[in-house]
Amino acid sequence: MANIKDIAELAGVSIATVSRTLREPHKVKPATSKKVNEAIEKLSYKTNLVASSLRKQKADAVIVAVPDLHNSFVAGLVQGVENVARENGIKVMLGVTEGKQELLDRHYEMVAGKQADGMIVLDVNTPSAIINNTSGKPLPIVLTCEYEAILLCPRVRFDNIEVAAEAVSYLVSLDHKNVAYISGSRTLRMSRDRQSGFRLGLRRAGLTVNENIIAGGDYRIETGVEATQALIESGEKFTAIVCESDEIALGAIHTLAEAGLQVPEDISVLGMDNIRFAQYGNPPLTTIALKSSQVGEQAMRLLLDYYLDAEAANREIILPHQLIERKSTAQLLSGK
Amino acid sequence: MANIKDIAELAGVSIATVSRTLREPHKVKPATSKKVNEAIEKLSYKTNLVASSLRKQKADAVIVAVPDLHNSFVAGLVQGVENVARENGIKVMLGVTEGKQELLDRHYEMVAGKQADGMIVLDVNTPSAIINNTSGKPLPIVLTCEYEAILLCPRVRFDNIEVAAEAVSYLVSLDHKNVAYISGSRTLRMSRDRQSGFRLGLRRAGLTVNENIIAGGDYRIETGVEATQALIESGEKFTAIVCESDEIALGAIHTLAEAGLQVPEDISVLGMDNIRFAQYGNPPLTTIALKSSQVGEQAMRLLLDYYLDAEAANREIILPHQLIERKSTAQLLSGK
DNA sequence: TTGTAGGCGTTATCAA
DNA sequence: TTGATAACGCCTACAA
Repeated sequence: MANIKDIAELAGVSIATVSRTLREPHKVKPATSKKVNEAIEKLSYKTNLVASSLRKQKADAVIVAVPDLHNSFVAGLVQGVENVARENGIKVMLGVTEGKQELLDRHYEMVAGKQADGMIVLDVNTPSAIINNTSGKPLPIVLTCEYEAILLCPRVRFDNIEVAAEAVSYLVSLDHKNVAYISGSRTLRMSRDRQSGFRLGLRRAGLTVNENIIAGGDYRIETGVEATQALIESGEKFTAIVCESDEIALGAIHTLAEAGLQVPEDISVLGMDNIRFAQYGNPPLTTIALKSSQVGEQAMRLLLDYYLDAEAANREIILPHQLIERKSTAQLLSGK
Repeated sequence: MANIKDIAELAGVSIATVSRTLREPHKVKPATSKKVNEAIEKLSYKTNLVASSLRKQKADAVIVAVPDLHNSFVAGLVQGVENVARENGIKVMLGVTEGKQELLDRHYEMVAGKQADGMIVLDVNTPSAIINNTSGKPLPIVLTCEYEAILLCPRVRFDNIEVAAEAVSYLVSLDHKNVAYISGSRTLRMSRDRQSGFRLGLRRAGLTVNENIIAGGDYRIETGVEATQALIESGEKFTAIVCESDEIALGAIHTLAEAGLQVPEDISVLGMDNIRFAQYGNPPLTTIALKSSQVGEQAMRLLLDYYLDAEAANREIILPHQLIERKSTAQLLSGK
C-alpha cells in the first residue's frame, strides 16, 4: 500500500504538501496540487486512517452498545445512529452486550482506548465508567431509553409515563374499564415509568387501580405469549390489554386466539413501538409509535454536540410518541 | 489518559517491560510484572488501540456491509458476525450501503485505509475492489448469499436451487399442482437460482412448468402484499404459493385473508428464512429455515482463516437449510 | 530478564 | 507557498 511518502516522492514534493493537498487544498498552489493528485490517483493512495487517528487523537468513530439485534426496536436505533454518523463522516462500531455489565464496560474501553470517540448505549445496564465518574465532567456517552439515577450524562428517551397513560385513556374512551397490563421488566426504569403511567391513566379516568399487571422478563413475543397465558389462567376479568411492546402484543393476540378469544371483539390489545409488522398483524395492531431510529439519530447528534461542547450536550431529549389506531382495539360492547 | 510511558515511570521500569508485561507476561519476572500491574491499576491504564494498530499494522476490526438493518435476516447475519468476532477479540464496524455501489465501495476504503482488516458483504452489489482486482491475490472480503460472477473471493451461501426445489417438492407431496411463486428480485443471483430451483422442483414432479412467477423488488412484507394482489388479479389458478422470504409470505397471507381466502384451507403458503415471527403468524408459517446468523458466523470464520492463509480461505461454504412444517400449508382437498 | 531505540503513517508547527 | 521535523503511543528487534 502506497503511503504519503510514496506520493511525495512521485510528485516531487514534501509529505507536508501532500497532507496539505488533502486536508487544506486552499493552502496549496493549483499546479502543485495537480501533481499531487495525479500521484495519488496513480498509486491509488488512501489515507491510513489509523495513523491519522493517532496523530489527531480522534477516531471519527463511535460505538453503539445494545443487548442484541434481534429486536427491531434495537435495529432501528442502530440504523438511526448510522444514518447521522455517516452524514458526518463518522464510523459506527457495534457493541453487543447480551445485557451483561462486563461486556458493556469492555466496549467502553474502546472509548478509553481512543479507538472510538464516544458511545451510545441502549441497555439495561449503565457503564461503570459513568457510575464511577468523579471527574465532574460528563463522559462521551449518551444513554437512551434507560436512565436510572444518572447524574451527569446526556440522554434521549420517550415520556414513558405519558405513553402508558395515553394508552389507557384511549382504551377508556372505548368504554373499557378492566384493563390489564403486560410489562417487559420489573426493574427497568422505562418499564417502571410506564407502569406508573398505566396507574396514572386509570386514576385520571376515575377508575380503581387494580393491580392487573403482569411483568415479563423482556419485550419479546414469547413474553407476550406466556404473560397472556398467565393472565387468562389468573381468572381476572379484563376486556383490554396494554402491552409494553408490539412483540408482546402480537404474542398476546396469538395466545388469545388459541384460547378462543377474538381480538378486538372479545379483547382489545394495544402495543407500543409500531414495528414494521404491527400493521400486518391479524388484526392490524393499534399501537403507540415510538420511533427508535429517531432515538438513534438524536443520540448521535448529542454526541456530536458533545464533541463541540461537552457541557452544552449534557442534557435530556424527550422524543414525541403517537397513537396509531388500527384494528386490534374496539369499542366495548355493552353488557361485558 | 495515562500512557505506557506513565506506567513505566511509576513502576520504575522501561516501556518495553510494560509492553511485555501486557503482551508476553511469561517473559517478565513475576516481581516486575507485579509492580507494573499495580501501576496499571493505579492509573487505570488502557492500551491505546489506535497506536497499537498502527504499530502492528493490524486493526483487529472488520466491517460488515449490509443494505440496512430493518430486515431480520440481515440483523441475524450481523449478530452472527459479531458473535464470532467477539470470541476472537475483533471489533465489528457497521457499514450500511442502502444498496448503493458507492457506499459499499466507500466502506471498503476503511479496509484499504487499514482501519479494518477485512469486510463481510451482504448486498446486491459487489465491491469494485474485487471486480478490479488484478493482483491475482484474493482480497480480505467475504461475500455472503450473493455471488455473481466472482472469480477470486471466499463466500458463504445457501444452496438456493435446492431450497426452492424442496419447497416445491413439499407442496407437491401435499397434492398441489398449481404452485405460484413470489420472488424478491429478478436480478439477484440468489433469486435467480431459487427460480431455477422452483422450475426444477416442478419438473422433478413431472408437472408442466408454467411461468406463474411474480418478481417483487425486495424481500419485505409490502412486496408480499403487492405481489399477492397482482397474483389474484391475474386470474391464474393456484392453490399454493412459494415465497422467497417469510416477510413476503406474511404479506401474502395478509392479502389472501383480505381477499377472503383462507390459509391453508384455500391456499397453502410457504416462506423462507424462518424469522422469529414466522411461528407466530396466523397461521404459523411453514418455511425453509435459513439461519442467517450461521452465515455471519461462517463468514467471520472465513475471514479469520484468510488472515492466517489467504489462499486456503479462498473457498465457498454452502450452509444447510431445513423445512419447518407449520400450519400455513395443508393437503390439497380433492376437487380443487 | 530488562533496556535502548527505531519506526508504523499522519498531522501540524515553525521556519524558510 | 512549501519543507523539515517533532510528536501521537505502541511494539519489537537487538543489545546489554
